[in-house]
Amino acid sequence: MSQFDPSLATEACIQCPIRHRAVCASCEGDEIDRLAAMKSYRSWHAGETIVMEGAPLPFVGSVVTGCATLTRTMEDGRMQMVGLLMPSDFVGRPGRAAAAYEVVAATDLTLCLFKRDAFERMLRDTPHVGQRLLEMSLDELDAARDWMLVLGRKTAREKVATLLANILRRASTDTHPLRAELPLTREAMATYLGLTIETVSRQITGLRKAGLIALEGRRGIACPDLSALLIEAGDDEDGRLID
Amino acid sequence: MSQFDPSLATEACIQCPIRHRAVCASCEGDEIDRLAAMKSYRSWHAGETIVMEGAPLPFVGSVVTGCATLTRTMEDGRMQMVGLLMPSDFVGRPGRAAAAYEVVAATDLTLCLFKRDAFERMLRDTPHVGQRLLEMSLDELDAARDWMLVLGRKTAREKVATLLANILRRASTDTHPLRAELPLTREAMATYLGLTIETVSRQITGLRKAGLIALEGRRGIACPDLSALLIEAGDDEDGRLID
DNA sequence: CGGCAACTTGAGCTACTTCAAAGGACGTGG
DNA sequence: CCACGTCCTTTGAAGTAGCTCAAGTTGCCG
Repeated sequence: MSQFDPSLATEACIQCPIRHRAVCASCEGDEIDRLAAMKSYRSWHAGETIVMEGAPLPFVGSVVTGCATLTRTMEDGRMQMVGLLMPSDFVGRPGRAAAAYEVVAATDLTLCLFKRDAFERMLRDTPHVGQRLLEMSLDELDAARDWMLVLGRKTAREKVATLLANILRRASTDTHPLRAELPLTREAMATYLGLTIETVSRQITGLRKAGLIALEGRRGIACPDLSALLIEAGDDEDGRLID
Repeated sequence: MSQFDPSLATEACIQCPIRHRAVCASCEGDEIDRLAAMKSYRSWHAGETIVMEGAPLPFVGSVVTGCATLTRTMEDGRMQMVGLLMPSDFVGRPGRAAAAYEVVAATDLTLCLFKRDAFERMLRDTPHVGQRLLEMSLDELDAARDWMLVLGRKTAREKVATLLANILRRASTDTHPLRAELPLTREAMATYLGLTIETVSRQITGLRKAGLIALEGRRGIACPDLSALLIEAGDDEDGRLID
């Protein structure tokens, strides 16, 4: 995972890799200057917990590089991942002092942080941050609902194929065959898919034996034919695009 | 289900039952007048489809009375409900011309509608509608994520208990024992819970035989002890309240 | 090269589904 | 007001996908 050098982005965020996709995307001039003045960067190593479920969260922010997971845990220890945060995704909730979910760095991770109260003031004063955040929240809501279909109705094989296809789609830059480094362990995948680790492993093996994917070391994955994998996932050929 | 008489609410929304919870909640003076001038009411009977998945949706709006469901369907017919809309909940997405989900009236239903383009102009011009919509969307996102835990990790019995407890909590006005009319058929419950209709039926029977609920006719349900039902649901005593 | 965590594989079990049929609530028309 | 038909719901019996428990195996770091 390529680490991000904060010094590159300090000058009004010019060099920032998520400048045009994150919550700051539609800010210009005064607005971006104000955000730049109040931001700070912080990094975590893979596996580190960023906040525990229910713990106070005095900041909000954006994923700059790396990947984080949101999980909820039941009293008896059963866990469900409820979100997978990739670069440009937003962390935290304005107006709420405590984290609703445990946030863990799945890979090495850098966040661009804002103090919550300062960010909330920004939301009140300027329109663009709030508008962008609304747009992003609605996208997250759609993604969460799409995932409800995966959890509620798909078979184990379809679930695993869905996840791998999503990761391949997001990670790839038009290389053939499609390749990616999985940001998740088998355990994290199981937590995301509502399965056990053994079932995830068996399904990955099954997909490999069917020639739908190839494994490269422990974390590498390649896919010779993404549309074949998507069919295995029970999706329409190439997902649906609504707008 | 008590029908709503639109004439009661036409005067600047004074009589509107969702005036202080819906997307208009934080509007006053000019803003509420402007919304009132552009609103219109429309009703559907239980079972009627409001929009099909992917169909154009030229309006957005709020549930005034009744209950609607959001569902996604796979090509082979498997369905998953992804949202249950109750009074004050918002329907539609600004900035999107097509419905991402099928919307169906679960009970007789009245919506307070705004043309999408006019509503989007309102979002741009005035801060309060957007701020309220952001707040509501974040609540919906939390609810969707909570439901992911239900779908991914709970047993059939826990799922059914969770749903019934939610309905009882929302529908009740501090009567003991707690009573409610189920707004959903067994089939709709199964679609919501990621189960089959038979499993839902068996679990309801099981809860009844355990004395956790009592059935009254086909749709009526009573609960002598909500906290016992919540324990059956695998939840903390009374759900979690974060703020 | 040794040690450890992550992953895979196997065998048996169980919760939920599937398929099938019977039982009730509710509305309609006689 | 009762008979009838329909749809929703319940119940039963058998099948199976995914879980649990228990060993192995592999990649990777020091």
